[in-house]
Amino acid sequence: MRKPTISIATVAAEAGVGVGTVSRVLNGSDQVSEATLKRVLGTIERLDYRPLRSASSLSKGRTDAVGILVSVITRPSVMARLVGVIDVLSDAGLDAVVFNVQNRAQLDRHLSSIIDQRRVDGIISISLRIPKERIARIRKLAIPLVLVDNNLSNLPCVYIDDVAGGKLATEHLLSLGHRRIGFIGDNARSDLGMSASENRYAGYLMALEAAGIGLDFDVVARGPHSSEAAAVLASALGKHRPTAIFASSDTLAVGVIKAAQQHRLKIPGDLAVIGFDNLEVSSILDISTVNQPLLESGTKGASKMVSLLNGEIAKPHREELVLDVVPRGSSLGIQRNSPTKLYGVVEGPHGLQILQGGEELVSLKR
Amino acid sequence: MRKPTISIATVAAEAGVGVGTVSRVLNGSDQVSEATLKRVLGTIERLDYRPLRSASSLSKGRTDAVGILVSVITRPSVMARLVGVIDVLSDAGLDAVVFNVQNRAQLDRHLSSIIDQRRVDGIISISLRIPKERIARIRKLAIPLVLVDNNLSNLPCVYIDDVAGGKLATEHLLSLGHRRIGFIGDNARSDLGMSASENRYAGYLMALEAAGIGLDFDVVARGPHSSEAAAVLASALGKHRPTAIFASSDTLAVGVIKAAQQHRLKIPGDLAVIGFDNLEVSSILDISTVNQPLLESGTKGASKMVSLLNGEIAKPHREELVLDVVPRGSSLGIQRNSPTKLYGVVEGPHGLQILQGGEELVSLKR
DNA sequence: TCATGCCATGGAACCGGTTCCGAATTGGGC
DNA sequence: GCCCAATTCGGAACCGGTTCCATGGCATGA
Repeated sequence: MRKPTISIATVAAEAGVGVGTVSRVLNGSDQVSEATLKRVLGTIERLDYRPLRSASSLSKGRTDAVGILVSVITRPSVMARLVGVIDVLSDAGLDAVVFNVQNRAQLDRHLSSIIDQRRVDGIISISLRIPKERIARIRKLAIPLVLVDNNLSNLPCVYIDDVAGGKLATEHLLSLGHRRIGFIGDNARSDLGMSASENRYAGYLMALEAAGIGLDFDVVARGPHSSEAAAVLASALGKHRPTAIFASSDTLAVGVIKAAQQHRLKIPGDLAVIGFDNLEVSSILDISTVNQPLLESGTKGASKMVSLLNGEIAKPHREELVLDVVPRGSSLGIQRNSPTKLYGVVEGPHGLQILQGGEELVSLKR
Repeated sequence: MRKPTISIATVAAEAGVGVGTVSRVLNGSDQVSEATLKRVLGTIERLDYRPLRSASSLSKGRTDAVGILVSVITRPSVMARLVGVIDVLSDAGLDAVVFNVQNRAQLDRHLSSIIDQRRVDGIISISLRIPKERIARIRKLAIPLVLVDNNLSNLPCVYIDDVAGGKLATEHLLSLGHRRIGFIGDNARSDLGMSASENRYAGYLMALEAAGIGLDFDVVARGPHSSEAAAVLASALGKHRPTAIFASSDTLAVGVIKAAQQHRLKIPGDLAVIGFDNLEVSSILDISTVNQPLLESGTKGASKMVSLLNGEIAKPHREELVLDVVPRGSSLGIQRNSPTKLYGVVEGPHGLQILQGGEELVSLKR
């Protein structure tokens, strides 16, 4: 056994009340008279007593914690969703227990430990496909499960239509007159079920077909999810050079542009590029992209979880977020959103001042 | 009270043994005979019994979870450290409970809830300064605390010497013959104690002084931690243009380069740039930088925590990680590390194949 | 005056593992 | 055959909140 701490019994004895009364005070029950409330609170304060989480968990049968399954956290898109999830959970007083999943075996291990030991009250999966048999077990145990950036019938989820997104991106290039459009995406083989890139590819194919353009495998390439790999792939396309490329993620688009610059190609004159996700980097490098609400997918997913845990039924169990094309210099060639436009520069009393939305952003002394 | 589940008592009764024996089996005690071991394991299997985490926590007095305090997770540098921490904890069978801190009040709230309710066995703080009075309380309660990217005497921590780093970066520019060197960094006011940028500035000053160059406030500017803000700051430096700029983070360096391009300045001919952190983006954009082991700071910090929780004393309680300059095109002007150099391109039987370290990376069908 | 009902309260039982003490069994040495 | 030590095992007590039932006090209404 372990060393006892100051417990609710200590407080009860000290305050001359029963343990039930102390518990009621702690849980804000209105079944306590003003006088005893004051007395108990005083004693709690004096003894510097705090209820122990694990004891409460045991008797209440819940942990007030939510497990978050996530893979390759380092991807900016995944990151943004994760931040959204954590912030909402935190506001709801729930602990965010993060599990970083790198492969299928790890996913299984984490899932079984989470589920069986009831470490958490609910599970949020970000961009990961949960194996069917696991879902069955989770359902049997009545553990709430919410999918973010994934779409499975019968489960609450927040997702986008990647196929439609791929179509949007390709149509944008088509509308600019391009006929020979390349595609660069992620390797298809992923045992974690991250299928966004392949779905966007499907949309690309649909858009081409709708425009009456035959598929040319020479301008299609897949590789690891990194700018470097994308640069190599783009360079390899050189011989059969397309006039435009749709990269299934902004990260890949960056590589494509880098490769184009090395080959002294003008963008978008010689090669137009559009990415996907609207990451910060695409705004910095002025890359056209398809915007998807990343942070929002996290916050909405976590909100659903909170509703489920509170016993309220999250009304729209399944929610599709909207996509829209963000045309920028890499396809249009016009410099829009020049950073300086967002700011005002003022000659102030103490030196140069830079304002953003009326608020002083920076002041250059002297 | 809540609905009972299959408990250790159920298993004991079913297997015809005492609860103590079942507990011993679960915890791998060697005080159990082969025969009973088999029988109990069989019963556990048959009943599909799993021990409940919260019950175990209560009686053992530990949670097997570690709290991670982190701010502005979205910064790539913070992210990398976080991933390192999570992975090591996960391997050690510890839950990673992440708290995203956005301001001082939130830090206090999280700290008091974590500490007082004993939700976790230990606390890892990433790049955050923990208020003195909190540290005192944490110490009194004997809760292990490890600092990552922070340096406080008497506490286990993993850190770098930001002052030395700032000096390194500045000396690199000096060694290339630059005499008028600008600095662009983060706003000083941060109630969360993130002081890396200011320390790097101190190193910058020291290097200049050592080179006998007087300080010129006209080439020093601070702003929010974003590329956009850095671009504005760099543009504002136009009138008194330096020949080189040290940006206290690669994120800011990106903005500086962006601004230089808009002003039609050649890099590094008209303006040399060096950043800090060696983020992925700096490699992509060929930006010189100061490398610091980000992921490693997380893994080392988490390892210290694991040692502390296991009762082993983490030998080097305090560990300084090494920094080194990574010279790239933005200061040298030579294209090094061209992405294609990392790969080999081969005409294979099924089409073009791209190799990395002998392993097939990509294959272009047809 | 007495029955009725409401409210505040005390505290036993309980949630499900862990630990430790004592008992039972085994085995070896003489 | 007997004694002592080692091994294995059962189960009570315990960790610290929560919950529910029983109780006592007080006010209200007949």
